[in-house]
Amino acid sequence: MEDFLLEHIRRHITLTEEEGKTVLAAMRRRKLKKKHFLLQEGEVNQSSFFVVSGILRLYSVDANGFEHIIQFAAEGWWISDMQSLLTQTAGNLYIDAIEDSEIWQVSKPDIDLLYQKIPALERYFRLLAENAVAAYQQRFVSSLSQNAKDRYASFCRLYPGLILQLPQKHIAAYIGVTPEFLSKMLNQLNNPS
Amino acid sequence: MEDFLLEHIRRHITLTEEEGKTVLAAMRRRKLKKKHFLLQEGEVNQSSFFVVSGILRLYSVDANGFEHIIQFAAEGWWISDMQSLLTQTAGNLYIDAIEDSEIWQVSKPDIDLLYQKIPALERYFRLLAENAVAAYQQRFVSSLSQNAKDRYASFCRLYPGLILQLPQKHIAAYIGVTPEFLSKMLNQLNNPS
DNA sequence: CGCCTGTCTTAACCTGGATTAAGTTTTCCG
DNA sequence: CGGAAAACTTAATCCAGGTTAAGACAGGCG
Repeated sequence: MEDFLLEHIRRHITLTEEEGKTVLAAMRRRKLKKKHFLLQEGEVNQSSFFVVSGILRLYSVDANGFEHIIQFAAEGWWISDMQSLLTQTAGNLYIDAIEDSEIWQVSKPDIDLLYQKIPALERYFRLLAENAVAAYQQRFVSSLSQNAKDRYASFCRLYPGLILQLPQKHIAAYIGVTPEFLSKMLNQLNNPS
Repeated sequence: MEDFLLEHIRRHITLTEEEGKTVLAAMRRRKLKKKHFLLQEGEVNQSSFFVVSGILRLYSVDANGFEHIIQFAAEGWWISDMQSLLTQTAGNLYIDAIEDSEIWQVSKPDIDLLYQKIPALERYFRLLAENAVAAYQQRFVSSLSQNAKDRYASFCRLYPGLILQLPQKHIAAYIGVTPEFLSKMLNQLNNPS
C-alpha cells in the first residue's frame, strides 16, 4: 500500500519513477486516532491531507455548539479547509478522524515546490479541484431543492459505502437535520404503516 | 475592453504576447439577451463561459417548477455546469442571463488543445477551481449552520455589489427562501417596531 | 466483567419558513 | 404614452423539521 497515492495520481497524469520519488519525499505520514484533530477553528490550514486509510470529516461548529459536516473524506480522498489553505489565514473549520486513520500530508510551501519541479501536478490538482466543484454544485442542487427524505436518498445513492460505515448522527449533520429527526424519518421509511 | 480576459488571466499567470493571441483565437464571442439560455436541463454543457459584461445565473428547477440558484456570475467570472462539462453527459442545470450580457466561451475540445499549447493555463484554471472550492465550502457553512436572516447577512457581506443589482426574487432563490418570506424578513429588518 | 459515556429512539410540543391568495407597484415594450 | 406582465407586499393558515426530555441500548475501556 506504499504506492496508494502514486497510483491515485497516475490515474490522472503520468509520472516518471523519479518524479514519483520526489512526490513521496514531500509527504509527511502520520496516524490519527479517532476523534483527534488535524485542524481546529482559529488555526491556519498549513497542509493538504490525503487519506490512506480510515475516514475524516470537515465541519463547522455553529454558535450553539452544533456540528455541520461539509465533507467526508474516505480512503483516496484529499481534504482541507480550502479558504484557509489558499489565503494562509485563520480558518473557521475543523477536520478530525471519525475512525483511526492514516494520513499523508504536504505542506503548502512543499506543494508549491512540487509544482515547480513537476508541472504535471498542476493538471492533477486542477482535475481534482474541478471534480470537487462538480460535486459541490450537485450537492447544492440537493440541498436547495430537496426535502430531508430526498436528501437522505441522494446521499445513499451517491455514497452507498459511507451509509454502512458512518454513525447516524454524522449523516444527520451532513444532510442538515437533527439526529432525532433522522431517526424518526428512518423509522417511517421502514414502517410505512 | 478587448483585453479584459487576458488581464484576468495575467493576474494569475504570465502569458507571452503570442500565447495571449492563441487564447483569444480560441474564444467565441456572443451577446446574450436577458432571459436567454446558455444551457438548459438535458443538454450537454459543451463550453466554459466567461462573463465580459452583464450577469448570469446557474440554477436548477425542482419538481414543482421552483428555481434554486447555485451561483451567480458577474463580470470577470467563469461559469459552467461542471458535472456536465467534465463528463460530457446531459446535465440537470440551467444557465441564463439576468441582464443583457456579453459572453466569451471556449469549447471543451478547444480548452484541451489550449492546455497542450500553453501548459501554464493548467495553473490558471487550477487556481480558479480551488477558489471556487473555497467559496462553495464557505457557502455550505452558511447554508447548513445559519438561519435565513443570517444567510441574507452573509450574502450582503460577501457580494455587496450584487444586492444592489439583483431583483429580490433571485436573492431569495440563492439563499434558499421564498420571495414572500424574504420580503417579510426585509420589512422586519427595516421596521424593527 | 461491569460501568459509563456515547448513540439511538420515542414522543409531546414548538416555530421558522412555506403556501395560498389578494392586492399594489414597477417595468418594460409596443 | 398605455396596458400587460413582472416584481414586490401583506396576511392568514399550515407543516416540516426543531426542541426538549426521557429512556433504551450499545460498546469501549479500565
